[in-house]
Amino acid sequence: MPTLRDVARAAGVSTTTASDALAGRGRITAATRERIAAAARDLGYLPNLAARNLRRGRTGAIGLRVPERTAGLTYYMELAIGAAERAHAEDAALTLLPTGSPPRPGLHVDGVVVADPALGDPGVAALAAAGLPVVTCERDLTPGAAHAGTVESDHAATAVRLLDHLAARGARRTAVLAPGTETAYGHDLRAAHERWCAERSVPPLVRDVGLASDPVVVAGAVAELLGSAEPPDALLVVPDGSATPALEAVRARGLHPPGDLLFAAYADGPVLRALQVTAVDLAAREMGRRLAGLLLDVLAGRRPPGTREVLPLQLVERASSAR
Amino acid sequence: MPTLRDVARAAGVSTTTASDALAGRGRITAATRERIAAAARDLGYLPNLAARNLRRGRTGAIGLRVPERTAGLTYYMELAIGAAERAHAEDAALTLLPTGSPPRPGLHVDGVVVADPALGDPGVAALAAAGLPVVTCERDLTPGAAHAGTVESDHAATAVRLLDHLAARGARRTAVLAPGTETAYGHDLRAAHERWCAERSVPPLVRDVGLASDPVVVAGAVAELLGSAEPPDALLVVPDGSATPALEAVRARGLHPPGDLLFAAYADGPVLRALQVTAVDLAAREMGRRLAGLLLDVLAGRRPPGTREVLPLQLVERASSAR
DNA sequence: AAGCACCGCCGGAACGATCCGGCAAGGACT
DNA sequence: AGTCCTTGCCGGATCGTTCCGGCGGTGCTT
Repeated sequence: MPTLRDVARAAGVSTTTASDALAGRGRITAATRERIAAAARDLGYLPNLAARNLRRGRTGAIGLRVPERTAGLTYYMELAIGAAERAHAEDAALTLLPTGSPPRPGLHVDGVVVADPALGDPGVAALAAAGLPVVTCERDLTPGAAHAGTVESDHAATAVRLLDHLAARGARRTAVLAPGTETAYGHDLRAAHERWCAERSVPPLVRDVGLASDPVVVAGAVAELLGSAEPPDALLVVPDGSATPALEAVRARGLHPPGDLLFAAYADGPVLRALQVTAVDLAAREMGRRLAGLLLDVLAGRRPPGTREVLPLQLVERASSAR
Repeated sequence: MPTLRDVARAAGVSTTTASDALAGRGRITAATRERIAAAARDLGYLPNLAARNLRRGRTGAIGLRVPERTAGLTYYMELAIGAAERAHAEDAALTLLPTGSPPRPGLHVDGVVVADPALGDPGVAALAAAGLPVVTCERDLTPGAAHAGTVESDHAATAVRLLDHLAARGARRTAVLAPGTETAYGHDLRAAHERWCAERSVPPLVRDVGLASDPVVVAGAVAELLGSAEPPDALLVVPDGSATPALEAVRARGLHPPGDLLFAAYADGPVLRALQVTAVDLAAREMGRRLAGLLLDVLAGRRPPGTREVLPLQLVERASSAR
């Protein structure tokens, strides 16, 4: 493995100059810079990250913390892959943090990406208290929580677009199965829905089924809604993985979307694609890329702490809400 | 942050002795060893991994490569979490490798865990050619591939148990929707199924639907099977994510498991739990833990290269095959 | 012509752990 | 008493990078 000294020797300069040239620092003539770059290329030089990190006093890794209960969701896997991609582009490693339980004190990371922080999660507070820059996927609703950055999905606008879509297809009474408000995801969705209803003077029809949806609870909520005196003519099922049990429950009553009932879900995925259910593309990979990018930028001082970013989402219209 | 020198000073020994004591090396009296351990504890000493890795000539990270097409599967996320857990226990980081495309030459990892290597995957060969120890999840079927280790799920025995289970519930003619044979997963399952059928002098009824199952293909295969002259009385749908479209297709023909047809899937998950479908617990987290453990052991010379390990699987019987 | 600023480059000391080789003290043995 | 081995510990070089502080040289000002 060639080292920086080898590159410097090959280019006829000192290690300092080679280091500066490759990093774009210092004052160096274009010619010298080019000679060094060529030497590095020829030798196949790759910086030793351990040495760099030691010198810089960094670990060279960023952590990713996903909520334990829902860790298995495809969304987080895609998010993780995106974050890893972005981190690699800057020679940083992405470390999956053992979620659950407060993180051990000597965490070897320079900063942490926290996916969907729950309201008052002590683990997140511990990370921040340890002086680690924290970037969250969706806002941290915990009072007083001020993190290094946040990337939020545009749930409010998307929820409105989805409700509009259903209304345009003839829905007069849309029921929403939503996660709780302990997470910004659920909070924003509900708020948007309530505002939408208020603007139209329609009473909001919502059922709380939790973020990590229990299929039995979902099925129960659907059955209760459809069996009520004024049953809804459209169903929006938000929590990931709850579309299947909801659809089951709908069919169990002999109803078939989209004819008998408009049906839509939220977090898109292979299952919804297969079931031909209208949903929202949450752009998980892009979210991961942006999260890692934001954290890395804050760490490098390229962006100020406290930066917020909004990720637009895309509505995917399918047969379940086509009329 | 206290360093090793601080610990040594506090214990009244040299850094060498402190290092040796904490690592369990060298010749040191129990009393001294204890004094050093106490000092480290009191100061809250944590080794600087960058320094250690630099000195040892390691990167301190192991890579995880998941198949691009199926990267989103819950199975791999759980596997990744398990591997991360295990890696962290030894102060190693788990790095998600940008999958797809041949890995770039200067990969900063000491070894790689490859999940479900496809037959003849050039990326895997490239990793091995780069001199990186490779541990695979399921065998690499590529001819001549000899890796540092393998953890394989006991698909053969589990398939037999599943077929026996269906037969015991009255199935006389079980159809299997299986992934292709480019992966050990599909290969072993099919082989076990064929052997099982041969032993009972029953013609094997198999349809290839691919590993990353296209729902349309799955639905088509089910429709074709059920519409044939001799339709099956039990259905075993193997690829992850294909149970939903298969069940759709079954219901579309007016059939309802388990009464009209026994139904079972393979890779268990929230969806199958919700649908009450019999399946197999693939123990993804444990698989991840074992993979990382094996790689770390081989790297540390605790286990010889070429070690194989078998992970037992558990059948989860549910309503879809209860009679 | 002296003074000054700036340019282009370099020396060398860190960063913190590891580990090779060595060295004194004490015991065993001839 | 001399030789030799073992035990328990330590000195200091080393890994490869970064970055602070310097240093001669050139051109501009006064």
